[in-house]
Amino acid sequence: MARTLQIKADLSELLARQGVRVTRQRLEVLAELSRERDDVTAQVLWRRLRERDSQTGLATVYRTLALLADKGVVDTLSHHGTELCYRLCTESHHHHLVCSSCHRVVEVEQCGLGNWLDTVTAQHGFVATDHRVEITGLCRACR
Amino acid sequence: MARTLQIKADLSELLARQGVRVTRQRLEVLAELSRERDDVTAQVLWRRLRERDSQTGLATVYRTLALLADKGVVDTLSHHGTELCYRLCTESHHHHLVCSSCHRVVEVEQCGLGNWLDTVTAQHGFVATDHRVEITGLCRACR
DNA sequence: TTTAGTGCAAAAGTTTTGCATGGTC
DNA sequence: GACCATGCAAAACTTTTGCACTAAA
Repeated sequence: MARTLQIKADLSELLARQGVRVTRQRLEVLAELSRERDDVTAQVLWRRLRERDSQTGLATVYRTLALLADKGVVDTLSHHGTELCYRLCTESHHHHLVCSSCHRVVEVEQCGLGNWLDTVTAQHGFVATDHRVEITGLCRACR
Repeated sequence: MARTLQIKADLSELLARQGVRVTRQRLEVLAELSRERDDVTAQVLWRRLRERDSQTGLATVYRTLALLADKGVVDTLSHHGTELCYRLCTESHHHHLVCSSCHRVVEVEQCGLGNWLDTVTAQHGFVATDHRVEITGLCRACR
């Protein structure tokens, strides 16, 4: 209870920090994302909200996720085929380990690219602005 | 001319090697992919084919790309938002350097993950089956 | 009070599917 | 000849948009 209020305050602050308005709908989307262990599509997230009797519309879910992705508050992944998946992430640089069987997603804080990244981009005349590593495999439970 | 025939023979062989039937439509999709410097969506590829007066249907393009992706003959990328992009790739392990301005895609043959990959997956109890690195930046021409 | 955000329903766009027909092996 | 592949059109989905209304700052 006290904890729920605490989380809500955190999420409000998170939104405020991005310079956008704090609305019930955005808080609901964030709260739902923070409950998800793994990644979800906009459609799935919306269904979860409905199950909780939220009145938030699907269009708002799309708009909110796009906004949050733009601000860097959520990450987008797209491992399984065509639809985009969203996930609330830690703010620091990190990468993902994805289980191909259960879709469990683990964040990895370290980044092993370092020198290689510099070498390779320089070789091709690129200036890297971002990079992502997605490692697919089987988690302990699924092997 | 002789070169065109040569390419066609190569592509036929490529299909045969996958154990699937060699059809006009599949050859056209492969030929179009081999002409693309960068990546394309199913929709774009189909439009290109139409411009060449191909009769190949959109559904066939989707079915063919899915088949080729499944066989590992093409790679799928999904950098810009929602739709999947396809690209004919070299068969060896490689990664991509993508220009965020012009969408130019450069394949990088070396892979700098090596030890880090092993360490990180072991740490989390995963067995890695695959991984992809996508480096985004600006190419020489776009800076 | 001003302006950004939302809901709804419609539109746009993408991908998949069923089924009769045609082509490869 | 057997069976896989295709075309077409319909269906199923996903995502975006216009606009009147609501709520945050």
